[in-house]
Amino acid sequence: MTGKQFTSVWLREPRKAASPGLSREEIVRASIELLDAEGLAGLSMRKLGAKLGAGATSIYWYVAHKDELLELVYDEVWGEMTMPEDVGWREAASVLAYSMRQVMLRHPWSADLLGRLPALGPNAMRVASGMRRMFRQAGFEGLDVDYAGSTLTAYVYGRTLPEIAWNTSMSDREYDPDEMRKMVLTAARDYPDMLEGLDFDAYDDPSAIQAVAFDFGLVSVLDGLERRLPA
Amino acid sequence: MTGKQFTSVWLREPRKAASPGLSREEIVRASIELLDAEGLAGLSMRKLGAKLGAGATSIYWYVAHKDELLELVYDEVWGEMTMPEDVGWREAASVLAYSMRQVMLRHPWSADLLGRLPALGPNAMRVASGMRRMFRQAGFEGLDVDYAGSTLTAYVYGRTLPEIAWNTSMSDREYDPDEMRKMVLTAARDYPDMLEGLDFDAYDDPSAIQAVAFDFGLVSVLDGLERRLPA
DNA sequence: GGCACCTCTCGTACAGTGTGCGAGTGCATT
DNA sequence: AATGCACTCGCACACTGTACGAGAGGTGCC
Repeated sequence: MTGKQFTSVWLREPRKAASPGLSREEIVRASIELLDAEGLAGLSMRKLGAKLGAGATSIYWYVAHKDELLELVYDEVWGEMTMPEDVGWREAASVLAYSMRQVMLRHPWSADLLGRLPALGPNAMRVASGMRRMFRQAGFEGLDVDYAGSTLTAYVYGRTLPEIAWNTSMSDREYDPDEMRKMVLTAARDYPDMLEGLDFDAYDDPSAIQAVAFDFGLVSVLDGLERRLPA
Repeated sequence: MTGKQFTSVWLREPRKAASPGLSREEIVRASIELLDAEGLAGLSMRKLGAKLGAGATSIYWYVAHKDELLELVYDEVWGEMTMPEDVGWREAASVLAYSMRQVMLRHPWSADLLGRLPALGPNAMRVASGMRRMFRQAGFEGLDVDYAGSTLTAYVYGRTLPEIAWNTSMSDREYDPDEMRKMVLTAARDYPDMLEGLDFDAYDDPSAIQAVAFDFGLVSVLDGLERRLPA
């Protein structure tokens, strides 16, 4: 996971291809199934090999190390994102942001990859490239095109990541709003500012609140970007 | 790392205290030294024990598992952040955002913790509480106070996290702007939109560009939040 | 003094991890 | 028939977090 030096699967030629047994596609597909079912910690080379009816180390013929495999599945995640064309930039940016969030929530393990691995795969490039086109069409110029793009994705990462962490930490225990309220009160007991104006009803439907919070921030970010447009 | 059920060091009473040998403080201090020197992957209970002149498993008297230890060091990170008082909210928010970024860059391993672990420690509470006060003083009301806060931190996380990932992946090889330009050209060869208006000089001083990008987004986010204020 | 108890340390062991190495298999080409 | 390539995989290594239980040292009570 922690990179030793800068390389990427996407910067070197893949194996010759035309193999009878395993294949990258098959390996990636099985990995994603395992990841969706058991999370990032549940993906081990041995388990993956077993799922494929192969030895663990056979995978290393197709992939240099686990990190490369993760880069491959990572790009599949990008492949699920919607980058709309032929609509106004605000609309396009909104749709993209919502779709990023949906994809991340659908594949919680992707939160551990997003922003950590180099995003140089074809799907990531498609999205990044569409986003650049979108912001250029909006009127941004020069480096601002990239600044705007990274501002948008930064917000979506940063907002969705804790949401996912929270979901996963909750998923194995049934959620009890009352217990939660009690917990918050305990944690905040010495911090009056944390309680002032706190809406306790919010804990009844946390995912609804999360959605509203996401939208609030997204609108703010888009408004802020709009102000940066050259007159 | 992946939580089984929702608990936190901060929600249970610590050990009685008054111990002759080790102590939580000492353990946390040594952990941070190890983390700063070798990163998250470099922190193992055995290494930590060795550094403390103790057995690896002795640590488990003070801490239930490694995750609890991480929660403790995590809160120390929050302790390094500056939450200014008695200044206008925009100024306060800027200072806080910059200080979050600085702290993260100073402790790159914190990027793997931020947003993943529950932030219920005293230092995290101090910052969160100050931030709520700040946004309430700015004029936000009700849930908007929290929405504004999480928008700001989301941006800072999301922006700084990839920056850190990039730094760490670069740190072990000397950075060569020319090689980098070549790499980008290779990765983007089939995506004309990625090259259009690309500023190749940017690769000469990447950290300067990162700082400018951070500021661009921060100003945008603050502008956007300002527009959400009730008239 | 003797005994019980509590606090704290730590060696050992277990079940797992990623992956380097080298032997082995089967097919295609010469 | 022989050579070589594409591919598989068992084994081994060094490492991880941590459960368990034995033991050490101190304190308080009878």
